[in-house]
Amino acid sequence: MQLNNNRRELYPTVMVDIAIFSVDENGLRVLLVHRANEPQKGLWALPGGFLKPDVDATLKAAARRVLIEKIGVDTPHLEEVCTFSGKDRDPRGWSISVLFFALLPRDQVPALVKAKVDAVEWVDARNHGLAMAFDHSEHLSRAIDVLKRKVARHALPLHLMPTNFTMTALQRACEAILGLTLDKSVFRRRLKADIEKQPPEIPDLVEVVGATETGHQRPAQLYTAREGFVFLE
Amino acid sequence: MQLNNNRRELYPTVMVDIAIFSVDENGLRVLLVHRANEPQKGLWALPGGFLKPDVDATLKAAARRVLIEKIGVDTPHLEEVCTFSGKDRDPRGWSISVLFFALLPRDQVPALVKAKVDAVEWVDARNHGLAMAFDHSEHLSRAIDVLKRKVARHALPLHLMPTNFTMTALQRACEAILGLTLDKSVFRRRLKADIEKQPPEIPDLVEVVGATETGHQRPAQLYTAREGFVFLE
DNA sequence: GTATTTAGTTGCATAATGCACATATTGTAT
DNA sequence: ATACAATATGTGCATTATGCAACTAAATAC
Repeated sequence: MQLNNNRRELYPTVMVDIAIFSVDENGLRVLLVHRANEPQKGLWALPGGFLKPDVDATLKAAARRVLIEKIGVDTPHLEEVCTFSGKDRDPRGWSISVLFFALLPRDQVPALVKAKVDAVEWVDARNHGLAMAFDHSEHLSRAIDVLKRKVARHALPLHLMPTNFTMTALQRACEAILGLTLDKSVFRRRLKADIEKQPPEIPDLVEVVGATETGHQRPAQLYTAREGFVFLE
Repeated sequence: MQLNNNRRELYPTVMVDIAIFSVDENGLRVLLVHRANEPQKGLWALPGGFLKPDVDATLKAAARRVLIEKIGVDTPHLEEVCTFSGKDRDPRGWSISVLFFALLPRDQVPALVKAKVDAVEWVDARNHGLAMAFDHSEHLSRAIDVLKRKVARHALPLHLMPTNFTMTALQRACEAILGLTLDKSVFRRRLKADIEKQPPEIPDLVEVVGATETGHQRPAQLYTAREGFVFLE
């Protein structure tokens, strides 16, 4: 036990936490899990788990494994936000949490919710009224910040869109992330300019045959993310 | 020994590395240390050290301690860049390195160099021809990237400036970080606009009495960073 | 048909940018 | 003293980007 204490003092526990974002008609959503066990039982937390160096190639791989194991989803995009560390942030002792954010396309959300309906919940990312465990409230703020900054820098959140989407839908997604409304014409002009300016090695968007059949108004042109695109910067 | 092996597999070593930047007449500089011991003996590395949970309050505190202990400098600004992790990046086994960058005012550089002259070296951050240890070459690139992005977003690198500096010197510092030349009038117009726009709670710059006495041409107005300013965003 | 709703484009006043040029203040050469 | 070199600092202006509003287009509802 003495050795155990030493170990605790010399090697902090290392965990990964993930803010999984999606956008729906209610705006920017994030997935929270209800903690069934101590510590912080009954509070809401970002999904997370401990690093397993024997199975994880990297911290990001650990985050991906945790998402698959605990939530049952393999997200297309996973990105590091920052770390949180110290001896008081988790009651179990000195710990490091490496925070990632993930983007989940809207059309993959419903299946996910059904799979683990009593343990996880999609909530408004900025205005859920839930009590959060550990320092996860700050985790969430920082994750939103990083996501916002990327979108503000013209990095389009294509990973949040279903395979086919309209310009308006893409604009709504950006607006949900930025927390403000954008001008229609400015949004499209900028997008057009960005596409034209980019050398061929930077993939972006491509037009699609069909038009929306939602039907109650003029149909919109559908777009799809070009194969192999990345959420730049 | 069996237990030791288990320990190694369950608890990665955690270290912090710091890219300390400064700007001089040769552009953006970074401090490298020459490794006197294995592993990677003889190669150049960013200064770094192991996390000591028993003495470090956080990872950032660990970085600050390492800087003071190994380099003998307490930098005014220290900021997390990202993590590097995996079992192959360090020959000693599964490890996590948390990278920080630090900004050191130009007028504090000479003393620092004298103090540890045979172990450390200020080199061109982008174009030193040195062989680097571990994955520190990538560390350096990522640190420069983050610094660049902040400066591009109008975050002025005041922490790199001596207490009194001219507009031209500040512009040169930004140029060195961005790796391009800026237009004189645009730089000043933007700065002026930024200062005027900012509400009083965001500190920025303030004018100073004197003018440069370097003398061989028209003297320039001196500025100084306002008390308690922060490198925003 | 008309009204309504959303898609997509165009026009224009204002603001920001990039670049050239102009003026200011020092030291130095003649 | 005068001219000149060097750097600081500011102005003018053509071009471009932005914010806002108006316009046209294509569907459904009645």
